[in-house]
Amino acid sequence: MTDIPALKLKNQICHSLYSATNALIRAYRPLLDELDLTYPQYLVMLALWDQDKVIIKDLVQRTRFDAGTLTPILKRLETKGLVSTAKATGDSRQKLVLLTATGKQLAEQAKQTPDNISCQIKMTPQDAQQLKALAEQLYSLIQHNLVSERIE
Amino acid sequence: MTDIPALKLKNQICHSLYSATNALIRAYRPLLDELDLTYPQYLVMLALWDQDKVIIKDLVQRTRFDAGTLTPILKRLETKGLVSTAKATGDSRQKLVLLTATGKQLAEQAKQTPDNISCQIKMTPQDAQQLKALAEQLYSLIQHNLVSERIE
DNA sequence: CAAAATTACTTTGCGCGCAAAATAATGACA
DNA sequence: TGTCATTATTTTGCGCGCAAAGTAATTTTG
Repeated sequence: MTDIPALKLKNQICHSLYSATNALIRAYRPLLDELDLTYPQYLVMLALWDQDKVIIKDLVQRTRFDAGTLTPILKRLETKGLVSTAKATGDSRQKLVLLTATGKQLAEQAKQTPDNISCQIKMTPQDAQQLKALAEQLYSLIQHNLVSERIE
Repeated sequence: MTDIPALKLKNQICHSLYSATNALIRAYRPLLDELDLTYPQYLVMLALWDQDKVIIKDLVQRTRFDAGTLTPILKRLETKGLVSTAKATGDSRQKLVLLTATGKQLAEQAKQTPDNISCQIKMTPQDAQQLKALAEQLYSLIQHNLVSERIE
């Protein structure tokens, strides 16, 4: 129909990236089902296993999630008993997020998840690292853009 | 907290891919707002500009969207007057998706979108192509896996 | 020090993304 | 030919993703 190469779906990086990301989330699902976590919940737990007792703003930065997305995710993690919250001493607008004992224990069960995924998806470590590096580069370029636009 | 390198958020390809994809969608938003399209709607329109008068199954394959996702997207595109539908001659379970005149005209307005995006995001064409190739590879590996699992 | 601006977080609303179930038409096969 | 399985599409339900608006506490400023 349209013979404008720039508009061809097959030429769109965004479509490749979008479908690959969604496929990867689907691939994680059976593994995360065993942990009773969704994919975004898993990413938040990874951030908390790195470091907990942190304010939401910190989690927003590290997970790169929107604050409005994070609030309900944390609420669900709290309902599952993986996380608890407390008011920060000092600035009482801030809210501390803590792992419960159960939440900490879950790290043991989750330990094998990354290996299990990479066993299933037979991408070479080199390709995987390059993909990660290029995705990071894209993320940085876009973030940088947004920041510099905001300054103007 | 956890000192299992495999569980560190910074080591997760999935997190880089996930945040890069979401950032890219955000970068598209102001451009797509001018077309009154969401990002998934834009991908569907790209597929239809390639070829319309196609059954939904065909669109599912080409867009890589879930059928349950596609149905409401098509309904919204129809409400906007970009798309119409008709029963396929022969197999009357099938539904044909067609572009309206308005839908075809929108391609003209959309023509500049890919260039506008790549102007904003200053990734080299080489890096961009490599990112696309690796994302395609990842998608294929996962799809292949799912198919072979289903056969067992 | 009080008004104004900023910051941290939550809420609301809408559009996906997808598993699972429902609906309806077609094909297979005994 | 009638049952049974398969296929094409829609519906339902839940969890994001995020813009925009709301709330409450803190900081800035005149």
